[in-house]
Amino acid sequence: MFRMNIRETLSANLKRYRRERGVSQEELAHLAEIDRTYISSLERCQYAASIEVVDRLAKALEVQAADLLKSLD
Amino acid sequence: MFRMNIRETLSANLKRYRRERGVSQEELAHLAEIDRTYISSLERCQYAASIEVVDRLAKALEVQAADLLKSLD
DNA sequence: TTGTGACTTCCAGTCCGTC
DNA sequence: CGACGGACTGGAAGTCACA
Repeated sequence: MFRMNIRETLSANLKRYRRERGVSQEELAHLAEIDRTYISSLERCQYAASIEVVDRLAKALEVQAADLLKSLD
Repeated sequence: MFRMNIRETLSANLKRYRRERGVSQEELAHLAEIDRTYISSLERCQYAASIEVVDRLAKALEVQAADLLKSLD
């Protein structure tokens, strides 16, 4: 009945991997060289990130870019 | 030695799935409701697409968004 | 059938904050 | 530590004509 959209999927994966790694938004921001407030925005589904941002986040979290878009059915 | 960047990965997956399905850029454009020339641009790695564009292309090709970002090592 | 250049619009993404 | 605001810039998003 309810299906997550792609922003929500990214948000959920991002939060999950970030917490698994035990890093704060700010630390992740530094690792991925992305603005701190922007990561906060992504976790709140405010923007549709580009694949380059997804890729940098993936590298910082040591996963594949594809992993951040995997749907959680 | 040589590693594909994320734009090239998307481009390769896009071409591969599109040809597997036997659809032209124009047909895919119609299915995904994206301009044909924009799809052409993505296959030539001109832009870093947003995850929403990736998601629409994935649905049109009947795959997961994550599949379009899977690296081909 | 696809590539390309030129163009415009609008949002992704940055940087400064406060709470 | 994270949510949230405003102001700003560059690049993605989208369209067209033509090769």
